[in-house]
Amino acid sequence: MPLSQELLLTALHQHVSLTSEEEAAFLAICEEKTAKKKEFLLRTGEQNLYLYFVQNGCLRSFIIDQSGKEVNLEFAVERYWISDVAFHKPALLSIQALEPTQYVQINVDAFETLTQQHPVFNLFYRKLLQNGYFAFKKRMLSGMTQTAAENYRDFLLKFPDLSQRIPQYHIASYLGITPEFFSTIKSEGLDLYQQAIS
Amino acid sequence: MPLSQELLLTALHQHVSLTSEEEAAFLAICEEKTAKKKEFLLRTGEQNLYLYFVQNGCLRSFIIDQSGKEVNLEFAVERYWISDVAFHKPALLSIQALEPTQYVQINVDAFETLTQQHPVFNLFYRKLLQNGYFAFKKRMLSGMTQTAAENYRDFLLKFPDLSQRIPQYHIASYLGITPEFFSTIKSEGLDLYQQAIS
DNA sequence: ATCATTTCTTAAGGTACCTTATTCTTTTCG
DNA sequence: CGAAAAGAATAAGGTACCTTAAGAAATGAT
Repeated sequence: MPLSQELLLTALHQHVSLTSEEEAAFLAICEEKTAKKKEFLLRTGEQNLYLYFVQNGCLRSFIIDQSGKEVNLEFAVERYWISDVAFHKPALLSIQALEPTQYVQINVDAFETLTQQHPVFNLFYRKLLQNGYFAFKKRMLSGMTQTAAENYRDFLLKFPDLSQRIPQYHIASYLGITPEFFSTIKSEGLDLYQQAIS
Repeated sequence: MPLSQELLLTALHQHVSLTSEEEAAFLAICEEKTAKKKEFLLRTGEQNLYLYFVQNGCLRSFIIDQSGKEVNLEFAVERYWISDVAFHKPALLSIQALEPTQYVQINVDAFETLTQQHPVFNLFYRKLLQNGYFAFKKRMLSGMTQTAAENYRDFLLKFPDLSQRIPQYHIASYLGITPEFFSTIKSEGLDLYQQAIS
């Protein structure tokens, strides 16, 4: 079995236990793909038909606000799942590669069929949704009650090396601040990260 | 059939089509309850075992941040579902009645059994989760890109009469601002709501 | 290597929102 | 009804973050 599939199965087993038959059925609907840097996997308004799993590289999901600015909602690095929320509808989000990225795409209709044959995947998907939802609620709370420097510290803990891999204005956008202000809190608050990792 | 069950079935049919047998099986696991004003349905840290549906009245979910302040995440009025995200775990959120409230509680284990007998409820639950997740992503974006007055306008559109029913500091908390600042934007920006409803 | 482009930094002035405090108004409940 | 408690308004001074602008540094294409 290729290494990339090992990574995917490990991610599955974090949520549910599977028989080898179920594993095989799941792998059968997975399509391995690669994206170049800046390539789009999905654009706002397109039909959204896939769930994505990152094997290496980095994807982002973002949206364009009413003033025309891009706002990053999520980053997905190795072992992360990412997708728009609803399927078979015009997508709310765009999904784009920030690095050359290997990923797996799973067609939702194929997945739906899979759940009918192997109901355990209902549980899997539910857990995936719940985890994402949970993380979002916590981030929303953090955004409401913490300062940008504290949110950046949280970001560094969640994505330890990502700040070295992608342009900083993408991180600023994720944090909900301007690149300029992000630059100043970085120069002022290097000690915050030291606290965070100690 | 009592009126309160009609409301619940209508809410179900928004997401999935059901046979009368499935309807009956669903109603069989619903428990109708009432809560007095200020009564807690769930407190942070308790085992979370229920999904709630509001028939009338108003519930809120909130969390206490590191400085000890309550932060409102969601309101649930008539026809709204509300719950903590994960089950069988210590709850992240507290859920409390802001008015005398009639609601239905659904035990997640009973629901799990129901899904095994009637797989259509997997779809129902998934849609419920997706809708909540979707709404949250949009609210998070709004919180990042809009001013508090604009967020308040959105609130008024989503909950037209709620601002007359609950203390304003709860709305301020939901919007992520202080009651004092909420008071000033209200006195300054009455025109915003006029725009919104016109 | 070199030039063009993208990204990052710094700084000044401005705005949205916060904190604290006081007074006024409304609700609750004996 | 009247007293106590809860909620709302207003104002002054402060902070976090934004906007604009310009220059410096890093990256990428030829």
